[in-house]
Amino acid sequence: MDKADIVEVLEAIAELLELKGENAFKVRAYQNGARALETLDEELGTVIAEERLGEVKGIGKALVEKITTLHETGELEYYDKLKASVPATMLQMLEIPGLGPKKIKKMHDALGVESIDQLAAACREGKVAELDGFGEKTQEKILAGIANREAYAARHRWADAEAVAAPILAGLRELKAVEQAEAAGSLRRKRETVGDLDFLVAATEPGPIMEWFTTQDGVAEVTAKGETKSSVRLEGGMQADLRVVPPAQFFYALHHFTGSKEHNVRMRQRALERGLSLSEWGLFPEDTRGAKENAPKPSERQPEPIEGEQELFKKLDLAYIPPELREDRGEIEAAAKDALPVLVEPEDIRGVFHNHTTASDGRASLEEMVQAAQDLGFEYLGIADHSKSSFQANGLDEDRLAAQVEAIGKLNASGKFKTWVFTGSEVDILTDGRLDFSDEVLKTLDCVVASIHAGMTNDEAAMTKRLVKALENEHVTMLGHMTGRLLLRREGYPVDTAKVIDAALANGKIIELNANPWRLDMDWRLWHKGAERGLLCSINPDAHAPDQLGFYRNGVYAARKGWLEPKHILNTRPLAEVKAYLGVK
DNA sequence: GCCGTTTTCGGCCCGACTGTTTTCAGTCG
Repeated sequence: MDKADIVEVLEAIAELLELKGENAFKVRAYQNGARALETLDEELGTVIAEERLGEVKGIGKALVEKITTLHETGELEYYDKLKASVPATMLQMLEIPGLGPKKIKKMHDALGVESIDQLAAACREGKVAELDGFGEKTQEKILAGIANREAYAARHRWADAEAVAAPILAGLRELKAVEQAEAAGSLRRKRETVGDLDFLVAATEPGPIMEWFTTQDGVAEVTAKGETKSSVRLEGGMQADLRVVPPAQFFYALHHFTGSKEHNVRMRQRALERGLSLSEWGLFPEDTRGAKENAPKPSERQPEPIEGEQELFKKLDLAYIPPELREDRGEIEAAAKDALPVLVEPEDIRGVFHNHTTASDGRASLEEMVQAAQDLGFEYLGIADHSKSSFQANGLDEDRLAAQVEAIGKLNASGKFKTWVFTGSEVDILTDGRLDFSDEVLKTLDCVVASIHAGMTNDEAAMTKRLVKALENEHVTMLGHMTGRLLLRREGYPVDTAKVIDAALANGKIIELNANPWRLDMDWRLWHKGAERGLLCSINPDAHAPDQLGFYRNGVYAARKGWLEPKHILNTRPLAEVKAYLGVK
């Protein structure tokens, strides 16, 4: 069993233990173990063989044994027994807001509830309200939660969440009482999908701000309203939380509510190592926590004012960590050594590849696309319409492709646009790994993007083989959307990502970071390691219309999450260098 | 279950809100 699968098993064990009411610290030990394993840089087999797994922080004697067993046999009796002891349907109950392991266990033990359907029935019969620690409101909330499960549980693509958040943030900033306002949470960290929207405001008078937030247009339901925190469900199902803090605490709170949770845990530990206690209220000497009775409440303590998050990191002897990196994937260690990457910015992008026109399934002509690229200030634009096998997308055959190449040549020669246009194709990778055009045709193109669009149901070995074979073709420039995933709609086809990256490196090929907000593929989690090994990225909008050229920004954000610097990305290079790279005169 | 020069036991990150209580447990982030 490989590392990723073992990580999943450990996380599943943690969830099951939670439901069984096990010691919370034991649960966390499994979660920590899963994280430690996930971020392990080396080949797992090697570490096990050299008996060094126990040296990894967070992996002790018991986990070494379990991980080793899983790695060697793919099975674990402990896990199987645990799984058998908890009905799978009980795990789903965790998705209902307000329900955690304790309540679920209690309902299970007292009422025999083992599934969401049974839970709904028990609520309708009024049995849940009769339990100790439960009541009418809890019962109603559970029923409402079940009814809204789809909407509540739904996550949202980052770009969609951003579109909803932007006007709310603007509205908050317009309020007189508001001194500062920011969106925090996974939105600020630029995660590919976002659950809730988190807003943070600095103000001395929270009342009017709470009032505005809970009564603004688009609020479907107010789910909580306190002095400093409110939650609403917006039309469309998105949840939004607002927290108001005193101005002196704003940047401590901003850091706290930006997360991630894992990053915060590490930051607090680092504070403790320095005799400090970190929370959303500030950074305080730890001894104020000792004498509980006389200690002032955190909300009554005055933190040292800071001008920005930079100062908070500095107090913990860390360089400033951009929000995108705050995932506890090595950023704290790097910040301690002042070895953080200088992340790519949207302004670094000088041109974009992999764009469509009306020749295949785009909505704008070649000239319209070039005009839009010029308006964005791009030095170059790469066209890559579909190839003939993608007949559903009006893919080009050899003759139409030749005509497009000729048209692009004339357009470049005419000097009509400042933006240089590269010829190309998004050529289909066929089911046997061959490409949709012959080498004779491919060699006439400046930039060949090879992608899979059909036959996505093969197994991992077959899909990986296709991708590797395509990367071995000397005329291929880059691999398009590696897994074919559509976020929140369709899982990608199974791919051995390590093998594909190895093949790209071995053959000197680029892998695309498809910047379409539905794709963001290859995933940001794979870029850090890949780039360290020398993998070159191209941030491609896969635009099918002029305004979609702007998708490149989503790609830049994903690239930042993947620790990428301008030097790791082809299309941060000036035109002359890109021409040289592609062998274009 | 993990960890450790105040170490092999007894800690493990911190606080707000809700709904249930009448001082607090559970959940959430």
